[in-house]
Amino acid sequence: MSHTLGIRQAQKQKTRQALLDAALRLLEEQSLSSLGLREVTRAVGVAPTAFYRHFRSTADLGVALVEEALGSLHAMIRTTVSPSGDSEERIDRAVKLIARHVDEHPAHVRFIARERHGGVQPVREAIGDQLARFTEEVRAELAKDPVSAGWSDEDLMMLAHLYVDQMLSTASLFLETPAEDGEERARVADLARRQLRLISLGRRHWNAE
Amino acid sequence: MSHTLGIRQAQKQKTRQALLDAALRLLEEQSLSSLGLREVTRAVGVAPTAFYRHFRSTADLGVALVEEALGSLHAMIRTTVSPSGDSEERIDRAVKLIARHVDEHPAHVRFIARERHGGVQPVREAIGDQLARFTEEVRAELAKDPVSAGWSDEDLMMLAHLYVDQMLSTASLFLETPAEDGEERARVADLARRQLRLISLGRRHWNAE
DNA sequence: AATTCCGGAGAACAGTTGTTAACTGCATGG
DNA sequence: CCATGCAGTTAACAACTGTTCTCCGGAATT
Repeated sequence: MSHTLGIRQAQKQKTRQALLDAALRLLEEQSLSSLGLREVTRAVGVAPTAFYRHFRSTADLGVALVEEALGSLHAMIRTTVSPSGDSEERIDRAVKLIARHVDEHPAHVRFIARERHGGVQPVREAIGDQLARFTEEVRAELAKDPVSAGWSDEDLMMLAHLYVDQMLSTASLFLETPAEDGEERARVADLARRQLRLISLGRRHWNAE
Repeated sequence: MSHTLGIRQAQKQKTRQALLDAALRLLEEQSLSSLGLREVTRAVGVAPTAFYRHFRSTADLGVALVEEALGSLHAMIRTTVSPSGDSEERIDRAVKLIARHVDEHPAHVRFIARERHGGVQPVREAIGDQLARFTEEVRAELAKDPVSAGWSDEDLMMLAHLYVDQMLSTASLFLETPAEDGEERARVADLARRQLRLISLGRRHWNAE
């Protein structure tokens, strides 16, 4: 069904992507609420008015960036939490996956961390929606896991929330640690593993007393 | 030693505080990196140039706001984590304390959550420093607690980090929930208590196997 | 081949920004 | 009581902002 879209729409999507890329780049050293439309178009090398052909405002562009940054992450999340293998190696796999993702998409991760509580309401809401979807997906995976089988929905959501928070916190820590400083990175990974281990421990004893 | 400071310095501190208050107010609907100096002085009713008598830039003002928002919080943190009373009532006390603090200083909490990963480096660093101090203080308290007595320093820091993250996450959730919606607030409090309970459970079994 | 559509350019708008300089009036210290 | 210090003012600057309207050229449609 992918009808090789005409050279017209192709060009449009190309400049649209250029705008998104330039914005993401500029957002590494400022927040969305201070990002100017002219600033973005200037970086792309296009007239200011061209911006309006793609986005109503910078807030609108921000929402599009949320999709780009989080939209494709669902599959990865699910495979991370899915119960396969020993607990210890699952933890190790999860931490490595987070580190890899941060290294491959640092600007995206920074954008989400920054705008999650940022000054632009529609963007905050878009991020909140996506994170809620993540949490729900983690909850669904946890329900399958024998360790947390038969838990109440409140308990499952509590645990899912804890895992998502942990993931974001760890990603943010990796982001703040330059990739060259292998020693510090190792310390962050170690911290994350210990925390996941403690949560996993609390999980196993949750209904045992 | 508090030599009732002259009517001159008193006036200065008064407008300085007015600038801080106005800025905090404006920052409820935007982030620091988009806060203009003229915007602040206009809100106070003072000439733009007067700003320079107090701060070098808005980033400088932001750092001052960090002190105001977090500087006085250390004592509270310590008493919250300190081991006194049953585990369950300690958890309840901590959650109530967070809720109360958010209700009394919502703008401060919002500011910290927003600028922790915000676009202004000096402010990010100031917040990071304060949070590191908090984490260290929590670690020191945990070392006294019989439940985590004899733990390694890495383990203690791991747990302290977990508690501080938890505290911030809960505060942010309270902030997003309007104070009138008692039902939703109760759900947030319930979630926070369950999470603390699970962490506490993992804590008790940490070195038991 | 003729016509419509539309992404982008260009120019102009009123309003905003940070920063500079030189000033005024009043509390302060000698 | 007089001279100094200094918080705050006024005026002006070049640079920047979002938004509107008009136009152009080439792809898409008929």
